[in-house]
Amino acid sequence: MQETEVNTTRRWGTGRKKVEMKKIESKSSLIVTFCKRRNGLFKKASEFSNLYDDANLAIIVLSPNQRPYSFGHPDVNTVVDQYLGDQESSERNNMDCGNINEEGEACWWERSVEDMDFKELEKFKASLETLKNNVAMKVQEKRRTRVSTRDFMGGFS
Amino acid sequence: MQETEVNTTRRWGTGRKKVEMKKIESKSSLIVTFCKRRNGLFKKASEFSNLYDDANLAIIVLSPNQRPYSFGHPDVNTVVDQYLGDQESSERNNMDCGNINEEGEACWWERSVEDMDFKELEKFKASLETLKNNVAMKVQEKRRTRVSTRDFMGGFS
DNA sequence: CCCTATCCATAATT
DNA sequence: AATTATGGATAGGG
Repeated sequence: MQETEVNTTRRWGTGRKKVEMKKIESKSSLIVTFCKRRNGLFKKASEFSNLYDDANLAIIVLSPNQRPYSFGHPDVNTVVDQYLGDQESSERNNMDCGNINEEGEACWWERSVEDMDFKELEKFKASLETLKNNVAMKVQEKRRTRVSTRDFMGGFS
Repeated sequence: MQETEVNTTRRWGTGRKKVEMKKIESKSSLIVTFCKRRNGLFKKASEFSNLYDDANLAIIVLSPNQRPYSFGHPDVNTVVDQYLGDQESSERNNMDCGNINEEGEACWWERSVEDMDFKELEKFKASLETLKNNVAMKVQEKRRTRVSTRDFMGGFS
């Protein structure tokens, strides 16, 4: 994207001025762009959910004034519910999450993100994403096995 | 990931096709498309939340195989809780591992996922998500300041 | 099979 | 016109 907000995060001074020349500019124009981008995002989401029938998706945006805007297919609550999963009654969870700390990239935790260059950051991000998805999948699995089975193939344990 | 070698037979892509609204082409290409569009959507969302710090945002999507993917600012659970009515948010969100290399909240890295129960896994998932988003933002920062040097104005400054 | 990334070309958007 | 987002093909990892 273009830099709609050119100098938002740059600190050129020594610290005297500290910041704040950020989002103040023009409250009204900020709101306008906010609406535009929000609509753009929802539009994308709309196209996305049209990709395939089961493309459940939900977007929730809270405006700076805490006014909620949302888009969901089939609806927000359904998706949120699927995402959060059934959190009640967790009988002995002896979940085996596999090797979440796989060998390949284990040394990340000992480093500072500030010291990583672009490539490394990208890898780190990917790793985190994978990690999160692994956990998320476990949660989902757990939930699925507790609710009725939508008859997937591969009912391994 | 790089092209190992270019065979004599160059297969040129056909380029982006004309907006077809059809839903399922073939399972495999659907999956690829899903991945691409999801990245596009999340990227937009990232830019969005980058622009409006105080506009909380959450996106949840389920892949064709019901695998959950999400993006959240500051994190999904916070936004969902705000949306649903702020109920047990404090219970789910009492931990913030946002600062990757900080000492305070390193607790999770020292634990085994196998020892976590269902609720803890949920928390862990949220934390990872926050972490990932933070890193994602860093990546974007780097990306912006890295592609430079072409005579187009406005990049940063 | 499932998923991600990359190259090329082009549609879509700015 | 310039930039971005995306489709098709394809390589590679799991």
